[in-house]
Amino acid sequence: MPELPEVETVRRGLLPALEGATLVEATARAPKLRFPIPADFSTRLTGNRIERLTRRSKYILMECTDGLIVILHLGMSGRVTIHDGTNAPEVYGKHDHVVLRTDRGATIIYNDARRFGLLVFSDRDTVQDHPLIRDIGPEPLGNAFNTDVLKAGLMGRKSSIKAALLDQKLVAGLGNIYVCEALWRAGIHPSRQALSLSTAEVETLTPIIRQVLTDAIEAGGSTLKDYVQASGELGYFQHSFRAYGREGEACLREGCGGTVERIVQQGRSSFYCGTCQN
DNA sequence: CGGCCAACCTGTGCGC
DNA sequence: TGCGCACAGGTTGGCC
Repeated sequence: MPELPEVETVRRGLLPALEGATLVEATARAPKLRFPIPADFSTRLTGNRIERLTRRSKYILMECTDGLIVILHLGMSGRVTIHDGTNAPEVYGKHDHVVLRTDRGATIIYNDARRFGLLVFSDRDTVQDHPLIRDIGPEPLGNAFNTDVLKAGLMGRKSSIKAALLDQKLVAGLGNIYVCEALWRAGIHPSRQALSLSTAEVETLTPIIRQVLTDAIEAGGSTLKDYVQASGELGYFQHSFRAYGREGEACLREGCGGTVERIVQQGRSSFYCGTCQN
């Protein structure tokens, strides 16, 4: 479910509760998500202080005082809720898999019905070489992502542009929704062969990818409440998509008049306008 | 190696 | 109300 903007919104929502806080409890209520939860999960984290909360692609990294780094991924259905001392649930939900409590009185719950998410340990000296992290491409909002890099990444690719942009080695953090949205904004058909994009099209697409993600992060940020006072679910926000999920509806591009269509590529839905995306 | 699909899981919504 | 099916925003192992 969550792509880069949702993960970033979760991270920002957790910041006031977790950064600089010491964990007074860490409980794994399920033996495994996508991978087994470390056997020493509780002992390694209890009493540990979270120095920094960062993000790499769709991964949230909790960097602890002793060098431990907790790598968290939300998979398709991972959800994070944050509660203050007054409203922490008395009964856990069926899929509440991980519970953290801080010395500031906050309770953080990770819930993941499908368990495609993951929580594993790494450490500050080797996290860059961690198998989950090391092959990820440039952050789309960072300087390392630009027209030249994207152009080079698409060069020689016989797959569709849709598949190419979903490849986390090419660029980090894009998922099904934001690839559809970026291609719609750029007026590029998702079935186009990646290698067929002209330099001009790549120059159009590159800033659009950044803008689509930036807009979504902004939309997410506006939903973040003051979680010192309130509590709730982080990272899921009402966001109006221009193409995604709009099969059969009118294209929203000014003056287009086309209709949004759905096709399946590599087993995943692509939404696009048959008229203005070529 | 590139590209594609099935598999990992559970929940939800829809047609009958 | 129940049943069966399609589908869901991610990732990867295995196969051609």
